[in-house]
Amino acid sequence: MKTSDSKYCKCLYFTANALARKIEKLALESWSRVSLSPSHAYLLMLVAEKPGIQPTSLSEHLQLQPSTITRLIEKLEGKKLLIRTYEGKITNVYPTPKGKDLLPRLHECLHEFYSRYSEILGKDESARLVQNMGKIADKLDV
Amino acid sequence: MKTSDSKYCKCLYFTANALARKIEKLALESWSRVSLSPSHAYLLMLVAEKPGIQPTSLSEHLQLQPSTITRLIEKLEGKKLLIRTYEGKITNVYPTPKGKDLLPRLHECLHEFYSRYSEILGKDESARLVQNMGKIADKLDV
DNA sequence: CCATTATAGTTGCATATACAAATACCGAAC
DNA sequence: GTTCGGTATTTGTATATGCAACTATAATGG
Repeated sequence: MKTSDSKYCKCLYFTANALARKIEKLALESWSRVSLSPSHAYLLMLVAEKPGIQPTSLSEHLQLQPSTITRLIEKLEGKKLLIRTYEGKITNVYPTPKGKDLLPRLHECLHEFYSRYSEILGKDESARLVQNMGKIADKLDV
Repeated sequence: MKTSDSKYCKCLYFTANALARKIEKLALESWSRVSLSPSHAYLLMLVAEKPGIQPTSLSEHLQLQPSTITRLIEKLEGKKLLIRTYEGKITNVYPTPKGKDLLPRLHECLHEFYSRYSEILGKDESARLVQNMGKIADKLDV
């Protein structure tokens, strides 16, 4: 059954979640080559780009709760892709050499993901959609 | 930080998830009065509307995996809001009297939810968004 | 009529995420 | 300088969800 055929398709909750899950699936496939979930991959890319970035900052960029960031970091630390250093109350997150080495492949995955959804949706339509959803998400901020 | 300020805000994965989480939050609040998550509430409303509906059908309407439907049903059964009957390999789901009694309040919650997001986003904009997201979700079906 | 295949549903297990509470540190005010 | 409110992070716990494997039933082809 198509999303738009559903009895409750006119409901924002329903539609937004169905869409997010489908996109998640696409993303999971794109990053499966590096054995990382999209969230982990994005976090790692952010850390590689801003070595020493703090969890709070990551939390803001990724719009995930601090506790979720901790869990993501723990897993990546377990895979030796990044490390934490602790100075007083603040924590800095750095990529390990192994993490840095993975970067090109992460960007390939990102590119593949972009390509896949652009192909399905069209470049313009997907760009519009992203922009539109971002705008809406901002409005929903309290 | 706003969703649209994020480094990866141009990424569909990221945007779709952030949006879905924010909407989820709004929905959770709207249905908190009946102590049900939005998913449970939608499932119950569907069952009340089509008594005897089968899990497979629910799975299609809600765009959730059959196993997830089983879990949702189990919980609602535990709350005595619906019951299952088994005939051979097929299962039928019916609302209990208690489940039926709850319907008006569920619809109130639904209405409240609509009102809240319409107020924030504007009636037209939210309607457009829902339609647009639904269309996109359909395209992403394999 | 049996063997195979397909369908409906459930169960076991894993994951991502959130919230609330706890911890640890910092800074400011008295 | 000590207490106290605020900030950064982690931990404990709960939830929704998915996938894969499993069971049970139905249907179909020989």
